[in-house]
Amino acid sequence: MSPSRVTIRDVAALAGVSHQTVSRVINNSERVTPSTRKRVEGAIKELGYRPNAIARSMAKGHTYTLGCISPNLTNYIFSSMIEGAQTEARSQGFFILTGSAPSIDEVPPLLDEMLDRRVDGLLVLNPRDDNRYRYLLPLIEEGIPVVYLKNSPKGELVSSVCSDDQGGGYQATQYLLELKHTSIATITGPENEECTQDRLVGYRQALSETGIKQEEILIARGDWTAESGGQAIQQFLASEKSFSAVFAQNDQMAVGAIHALRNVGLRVPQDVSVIGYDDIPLASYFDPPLTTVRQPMDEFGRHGAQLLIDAVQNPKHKTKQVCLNTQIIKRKSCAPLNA
Amino acid sequence: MSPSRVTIRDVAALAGVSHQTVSRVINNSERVTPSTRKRVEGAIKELGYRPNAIARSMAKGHTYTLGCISPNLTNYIFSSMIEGAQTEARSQGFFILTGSAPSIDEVPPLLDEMLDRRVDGLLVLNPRDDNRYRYLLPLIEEGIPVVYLKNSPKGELVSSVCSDDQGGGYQATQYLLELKHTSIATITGPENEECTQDRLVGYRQALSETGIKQEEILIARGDWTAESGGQAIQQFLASEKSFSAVFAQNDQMAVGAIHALRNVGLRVPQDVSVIGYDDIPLASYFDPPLTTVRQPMDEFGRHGAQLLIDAVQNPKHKTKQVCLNTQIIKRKSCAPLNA
DNA sequence: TATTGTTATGTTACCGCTCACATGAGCGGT
DNA sequence: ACCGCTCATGTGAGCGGTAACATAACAATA
Repeated sequence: MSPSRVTIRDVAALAGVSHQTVSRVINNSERVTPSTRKRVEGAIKELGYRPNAIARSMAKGHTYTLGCISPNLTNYIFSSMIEGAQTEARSQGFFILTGSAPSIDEVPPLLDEMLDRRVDGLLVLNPRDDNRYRYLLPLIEEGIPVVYLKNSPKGELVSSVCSDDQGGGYQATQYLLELKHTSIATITGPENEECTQDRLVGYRQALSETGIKQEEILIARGDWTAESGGQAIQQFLASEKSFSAVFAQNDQMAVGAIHALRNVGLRVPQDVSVIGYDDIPLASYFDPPLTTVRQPMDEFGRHGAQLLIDAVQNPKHKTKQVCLNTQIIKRKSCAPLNA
Repeated sequence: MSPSRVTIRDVAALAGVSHQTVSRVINNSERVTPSTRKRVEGAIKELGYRPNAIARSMAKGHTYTLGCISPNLTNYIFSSMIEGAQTEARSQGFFILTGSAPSIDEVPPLLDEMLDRRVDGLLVLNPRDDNRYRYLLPLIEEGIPVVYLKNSPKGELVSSVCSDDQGGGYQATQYLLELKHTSIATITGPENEECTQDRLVGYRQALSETGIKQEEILIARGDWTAESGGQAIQQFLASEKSFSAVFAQNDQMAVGAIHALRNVGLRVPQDVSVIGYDDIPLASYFDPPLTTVRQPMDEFGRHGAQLLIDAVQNPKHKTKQVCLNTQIIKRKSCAPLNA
């Protein structure tokens, strides 16, 4: 706490006013004469006074700090949400305390540490299942606002921002169908993630609308990594069922799938079309450039922070579920059947 | 501040002791009888008491919070440093307040906000030039510890963690030379970044040690983006000078370079070898899998946090410069000349 | 038994700010 | 000239901890 040991009272003494008047000046209260304001501002500058946010938090009872719990900080989908949230929060005078909890066991301690620090609200990225939700329930009851990012809870207890996963899954599959593919495999994320299920619903919906029989053997579960995408392909190949297109629920798995396909001599997109999900930064630099479904990650973060701040500042705020649209980005990894 | 309005004094009242005794219990002071400790702990549990870190900060004069200033949060090299720093910090009871400042003008306000919050120390990622350093100088004089990550300052005023960029540049170039390339182009980062210069020095050193004449025309400046890597290739191609290998100072530019090379019908690595830098997550999934120089990003973060915390806790701590080694990761984007 | 030391616990002030309320000056209406 | 109003400014308490010192109880020593 070295910087600026000078306090509001030092400023007051120099300006010849009470500490309260200084407080009014730094808080832009209108109840101050222009002349005294000038004087106080002069003293502030002269002493290099810097308001102490800790003391303010102490007195006001809230910290203008938001906690953000994320599985990790490095994955693009999370980091861009965090970046968006941070930007939005900061523009409104809030800061974000980030913490990563790779496994679900690490959530409670992280949560405790954040609560000890009296965060005003909590941003939870990708709540993976009801367990995570369970930890948060007591908080919600205590009245500390929580916003979910990228998944929405079953009930309406918390606000959330997510994208239309079902729509995205539908969009991807539909595109493949337009290209005349009829045998479409899909690689999902882990079972306990909501978006996995939703995208799968979209996939199924598109197939059944087109009257195509769904082959369960062409559905493989991955874990979002490129490796798991490759393994899924091997699984498909091992089954007797042939396929001409693959919808991977994220870009990493799509890339892994393409890699595995190549390894067995199949060309993408000539032999097999592959579509991903997310639109990660270098998506257009893979070979072939990846066709994918884009989610507006940073907007997730922005909206989420906004929602959370609203809730913090207005206790009787009602929870709200925001759903953002996805957009298909056509590049070169998908082609018409038998092109 | 909703969670737990119960204070140390409420606990004291219930346990029939003074608030100070409660304080002793939560701080694990040995000066407490086992029996009263039990009683106090019971009261804590019963009331659901949660220590207020804000009040503690207020009283103790430091916050156990570190500020982290980064150009952005999404780029892998930064996010992994942050993740590493966060993990290390948290294991020592510290939290990190992250802020992104894409342009240098955004540094001062961000810095101010962090100082208002009385961060105990500052982690600065990739300080880009002396301007950034200038903003920090007053703090350093005021005694608030600063650690640089990924670049080291000219003087010895602050601690820093960086990797051996000169060595990395040398390593990359040397590898290309071993493959019998003699005409090696290089794509650098922006001029005002220290690592750019250092890697270039390593490049030049390797060339001159082998007695190869350096062609200035084969040095292009990029801005770390894939696009700029592609532009650099066009620039090389436009010059009359031929080349059989390219050393790009990061993976994005390497990928962009490969893309551009392909577009003019050149094969990688058969016609041109390309080596990158960083080893980003999907490096092995590009086509061809990218040969690159790995930097241990998360260790940067870990060491940096460690260094900073040491400095915070020990004011007479001497600044230290840590330099981590790079490692060449051989994949398929480089091949012997005329292979 | 008186004296000193040790140890557990209590008391009080203070960290730097904001809040609620008190005060007093200035001014118009009667 | 008196009252009452408004508005700028001041006063004191309190947010929830910690630090420094005070105190009381008991054991050890002379």
